[in-house]
Amino acid sequence: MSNTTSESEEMIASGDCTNSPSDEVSSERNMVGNGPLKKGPWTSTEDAILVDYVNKHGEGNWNSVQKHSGLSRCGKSCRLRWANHLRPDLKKGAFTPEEERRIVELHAKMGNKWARMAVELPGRTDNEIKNFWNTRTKRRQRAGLPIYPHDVCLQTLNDNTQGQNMLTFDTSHAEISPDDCQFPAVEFKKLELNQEFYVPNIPDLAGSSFLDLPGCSLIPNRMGSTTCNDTFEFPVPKRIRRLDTYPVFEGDPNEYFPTVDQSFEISSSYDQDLNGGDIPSSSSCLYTGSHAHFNGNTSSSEPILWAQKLELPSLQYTTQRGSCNAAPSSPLPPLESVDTLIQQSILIGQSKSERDSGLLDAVLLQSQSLKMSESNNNSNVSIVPRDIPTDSSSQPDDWEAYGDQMSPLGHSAASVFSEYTPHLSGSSLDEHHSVEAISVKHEGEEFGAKLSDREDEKPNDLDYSRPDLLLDSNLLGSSSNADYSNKDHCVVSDPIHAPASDDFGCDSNKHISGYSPLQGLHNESSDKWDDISEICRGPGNR
DNA sequence: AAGCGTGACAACCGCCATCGA
DNA sequence: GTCGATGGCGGTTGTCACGCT
Repeated sequence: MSNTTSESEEMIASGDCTNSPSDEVSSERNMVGNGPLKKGPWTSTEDAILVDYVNKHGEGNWNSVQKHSGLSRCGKSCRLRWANHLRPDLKKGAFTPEEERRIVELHAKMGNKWARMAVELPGRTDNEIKNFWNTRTKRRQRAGLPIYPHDVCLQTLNDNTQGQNMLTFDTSHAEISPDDCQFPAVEFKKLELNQEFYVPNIPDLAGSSFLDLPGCSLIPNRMGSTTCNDTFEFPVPKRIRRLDTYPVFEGDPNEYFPTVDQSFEISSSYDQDLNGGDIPSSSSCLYTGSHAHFNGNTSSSEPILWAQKLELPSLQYTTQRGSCNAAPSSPLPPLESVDTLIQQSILIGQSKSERDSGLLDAVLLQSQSLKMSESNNNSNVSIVPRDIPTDSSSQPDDWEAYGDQMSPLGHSAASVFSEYTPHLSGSSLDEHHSVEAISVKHEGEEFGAKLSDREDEKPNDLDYSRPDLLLDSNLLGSSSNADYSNKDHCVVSDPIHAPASDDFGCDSNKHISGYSPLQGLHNESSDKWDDISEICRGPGNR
């Protein structure tokens, strides 16, 4: 669309492109000349003037266009018009399927870095790509499809294994070989969790938060028949280390955290759907004990497509103790609620740049966000993860470096979610008590005392009951200092599962089926949890 | 035919980084 | 070191066309 026009143009009174509407006057008569700067659609006359100017003077010095050509447009407007419409090397027309796929791939890697993506797509502008992506995202959201097709996730993750900021997990620690893993398997190196499964986030992470992000699973996901054997090294965003404080769980963890047995019963209909079968009944497709079960929100105003469920982390769902098997009639909150919760979780405490991240980044950032939200809900208590400096400013470079374009994952952790989620009021967490099951403000002493003892020993100890923290720090190979790579290792077999077929007709033969991640973990891989416990012990206790 | 929803696109807005005086 | 100019970038909004009810 050339979008040139000859009428109803708006002018702005000064040379600033960002004048308020009150400064604007409508006057086609001032289309060119030295009058007030014009806004609105460009006319063919203006285009001709601009093209002529650029041909004579070249690009740049856009603010001089008005002076030299008499065009009543601000420099920024001229630059934009030239870059997006008048450049001779622009490719016109709709995106080809190849281009579309490339955009998806690039977005998975870069996040909302439209300009960088445009570089990869000659003849296309960042604006085009951005519009395409936004439209596509909206469309897929409406259709309940995942943003990232399964194979794109796979490719992205595989590509990222060649990238930088990679956290390598210990490949020598191979009780579970990739071949052994019909499910993506994470080996938590040297975890020692003395309490049995006081790992409240695992259900969340495995059940939805990570698994629901196509290609993003940090948790051993042994849900059955997926045949993904791909192994990748999980990239560790340095920014993940910019963590502040975290709540201490106080009291008897049994009061808060369901055991695995309780938490992960899942019916076989789960895989039916994931393998392309019927959408399961609401009761059958839930992790028993997941927050989705516990939220007590029995109103689901919209049909929950399974694909949507897969993309919507459940970590924010309210949990109510003792209702592990409850509420088949109300499996999920309305999508809006879920979106809201997700968004808030992501946005809490995040800077703008932090809200831009890539696919995998989303996973790690989500973990961070979860902690932050917990922290917000538990302002009276805190625990500082081991090895994570309390002074976030102590590592600005690393953090910012990761946020920089050099990250293989780029930005937009939140974009993965936010693309599905409207902006929200800040009420969601409070309303839904999203992670309270984890971060309940109980006054019990026992568990907290145990942790406190350790904290006395090591002020920066991780919260051992927090696997997400572990993932953020020790588990992901961080040390107390800047080198976050190549310390500890852990094999992460392909965490990917595709919730649904994608735009490109990908074969979804890797879809999840089977049973709960933790169920499998618990029943079949208890040794892996022994490893987890070792991580929990922390460096000083190994 | 009117109203509405949606997609596609263009343009604007605000923020930020860079550069030179 | 400060400040203004400039340009880049990402998010958002506005507009139009089209299809459906």
